[in-house]
Amino acid sequence: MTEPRPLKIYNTLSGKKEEFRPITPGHIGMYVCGPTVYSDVHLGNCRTFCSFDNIYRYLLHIGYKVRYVRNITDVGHLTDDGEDRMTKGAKVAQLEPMEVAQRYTVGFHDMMRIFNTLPPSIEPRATGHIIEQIEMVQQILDRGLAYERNGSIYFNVPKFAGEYAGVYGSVSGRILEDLYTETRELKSQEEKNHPADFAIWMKARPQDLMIWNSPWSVGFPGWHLECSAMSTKYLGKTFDIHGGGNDLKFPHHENEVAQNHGACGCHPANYWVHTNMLLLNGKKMSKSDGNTISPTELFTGTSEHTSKAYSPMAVRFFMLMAHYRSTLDITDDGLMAAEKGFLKIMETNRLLQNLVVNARDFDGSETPSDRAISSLIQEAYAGMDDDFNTAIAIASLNEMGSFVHKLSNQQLATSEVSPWVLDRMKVVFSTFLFDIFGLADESATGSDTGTVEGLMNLILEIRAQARTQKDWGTSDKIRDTLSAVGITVKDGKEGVSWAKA
RNA sequence: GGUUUCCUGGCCGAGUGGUUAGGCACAGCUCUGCAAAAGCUGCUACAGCGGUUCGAAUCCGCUGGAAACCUCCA
Repeated sequence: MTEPRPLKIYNTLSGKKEEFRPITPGHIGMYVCGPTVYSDVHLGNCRTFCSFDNIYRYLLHIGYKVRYVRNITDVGHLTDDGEDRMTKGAKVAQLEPMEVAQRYTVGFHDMMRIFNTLPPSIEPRATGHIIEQIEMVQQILDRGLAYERNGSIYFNVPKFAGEYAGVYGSVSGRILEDLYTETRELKSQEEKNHPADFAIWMKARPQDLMIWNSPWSVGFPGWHLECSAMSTKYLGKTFDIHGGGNDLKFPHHENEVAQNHGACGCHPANYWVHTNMLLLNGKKMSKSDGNTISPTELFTGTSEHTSKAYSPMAVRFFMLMAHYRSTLDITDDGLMAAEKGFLKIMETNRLLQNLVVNARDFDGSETPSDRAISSLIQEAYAGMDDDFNTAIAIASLNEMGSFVHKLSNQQLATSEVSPWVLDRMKVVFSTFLFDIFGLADESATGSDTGTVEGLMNLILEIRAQARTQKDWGTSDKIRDTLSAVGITVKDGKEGVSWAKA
């Protein structure tokens, strides 16, 4: 990388888009809050991780060396009733908590692979970093920002807010004074001095299964602490980007910032990036109230919310059509439109990669089409540079697609596009589709591709013969039968091609 | 109750002061044996009311509607 690209990122801390400046030129440290592995990963998680996958891929593409850390939460994340999620899952399935963690970690990885996301550079587990968490609790205690109550350690939020003016609330916009009146129905919070205080170490209760020794009690770390400890361990006290879902802003991220400050006196991340929620029926997807659809249901078409099955890449394309900071409502119509758009843009890419122009046709001057295509390429990059706007980039590719089809149909003379512009467009198109958007050509998957290819060639050859003999009955029967099994026959000037519908 | 966000054409969804986003659907045309595919053309909207401005979907205010967070959730 020679020149750093002018990249703008929306920073939750400032509430606006900022010019991105890495701490170390050419390098980026990025931490994203991963899943709690107590049940099957849900679609909302998938959107968040697909969004950060696109951010990760784009940063890599423009030349950064990125260390991408995404944790696995396997302890300390309590339910409403104060029960550890892992323990609860273990009781339900009659398993060891770590069996539960393993089962759903594997499931999560499988799903991430299905969505074609790149694995993070490091994927630390909370249970693998108990020592680091205990050390951080000690650091916070040493700085006088936490207190012990019956073997549990609580972070002293009012004291912290007093010592570091303007820090508490910088992520969520929450005002400490309001938390007195806002917090309703305190549950087992009688040990706390202030309702905003939170546990960084919890003494085990008889029902707790995942417990460790510590200087204060046998217990387990507070949920927020793992991210503070692990981000510090792998990315340093202050790193570039911290991400997660919108709903983690408060209390999780707010408390994370407080803990890091409490431990080291510095801010953990320069840029906080939050993705927005996936909606179903206009409301946030939520397992607890049944307003949800699982990735698997989406892929198999077994949900009452959709009329048919949608492929993983069609779903990913659907997500790409919206900006990561906007809510995205899952609807059957929206998915259908995305699926068609996805199939079309993949087909456009196939046509583009096969286009050939003869260099001898050119005198080296720039044609109007050259200029238009070059400016569309610029727009695609400008979109990504402006807070990773994939919707803008897709719009630009679609407009390039119009040139591709015209060239392919010979509705635009090949002499109208210079070879070097065509080559550039080929590279840009496939780079965006595969390297940046993380899409994959699903029609090309499968080990029987060669067989299908051979069969199709035979069938279409027979049809071509029938057509030259004006045997429309045979010709149409082939076309209609193929159509019935989901294969579209495309008659073009150059010959016949086909695609799975 | 507190805090915050959003309301864009038939549908999805970009866009934050002046220029056609894009996709899907639909209509017409071209191509075709007929279709499909593809191309071209058309459909040009910004919840309502008021204000600021030469000019607002974009800024401000009010009204209406929806959602999120405050409590586990990406």
